Amino acid sequence: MKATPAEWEILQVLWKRGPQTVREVHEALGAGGYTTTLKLMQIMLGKGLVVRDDSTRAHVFGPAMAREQMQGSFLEDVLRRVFGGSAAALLQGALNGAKPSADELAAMRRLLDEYEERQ
Amino acid sequence: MKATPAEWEILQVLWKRGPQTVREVHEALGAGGYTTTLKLMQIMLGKGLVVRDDSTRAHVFGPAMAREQMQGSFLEDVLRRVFGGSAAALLQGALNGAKPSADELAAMRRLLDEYEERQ
DNA sequence: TAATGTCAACGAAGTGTTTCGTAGATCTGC
DNA sequence: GCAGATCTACGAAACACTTCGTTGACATTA
Repeated sequence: MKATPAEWEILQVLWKRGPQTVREVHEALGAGGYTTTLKLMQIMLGKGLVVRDDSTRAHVFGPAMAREQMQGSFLEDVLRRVFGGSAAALLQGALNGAKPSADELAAMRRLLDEYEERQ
Repeated sequence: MKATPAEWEILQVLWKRGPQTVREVHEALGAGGYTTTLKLMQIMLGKGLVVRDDSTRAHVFGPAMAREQMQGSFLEDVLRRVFGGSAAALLQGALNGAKPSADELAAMRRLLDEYEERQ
């Protein structure tokens, strides 16, 4: 299932901080009204993007899928649609858009090394 | 200005093949009706995503911005929303999603080198 | 000139996304 | 128990996106 932009921001919070109530997520986002966040999370529950524990009054929501899995299928779409399938073009864009630090750059080189070994 | 998914596919065609008529773009896409493509391109003209030469009967459309520039600002959004600002997480997803060849991998290393030099 | 084909323009319908107001249930402190 | 606070649920409104039917202008050909 595909997440919308606002839904991605909620998933960010859940991945980073673990299962949360609507209020906690809402405060982490720091924007919009409470019921807006609630409505989004209800829709996400219907889509299967999150799971819910409703055994307490304040229901607790958690991500339904692993971060890597969702980001991976998101990038499949983006690669084709926006970058014509070129991972190099995407990397170029990421460098322009993210301006990574030297540390991050080193981590990225390591990823390339690891990927090469796996081939 | 931000492009929608269908608009990105049109921009792909224009970047790859240069300025085109609506019919040429429509046939390159190979999907949907002609008027759908036309309408999209009219909207894109309004948004400033494409430029138009209407001196001939079949108007000729070209991209308004460089590919790198548009993809870069797209990734600014995606990095924050979907990847929490981590370019390394994005690269990891891209490697999994695109499975680049050895040649592409070498090109990606070159991009990292060039970026580092510019810093 | 008349028939046929191609084109841009426009509007509208259908769907998806985001936001928020309101209602009703449940809890807490007095 | 009652008042106030907090919660879920629901529906509606506003906007964006995609698709396509129709119209009128223009060109081609017979």
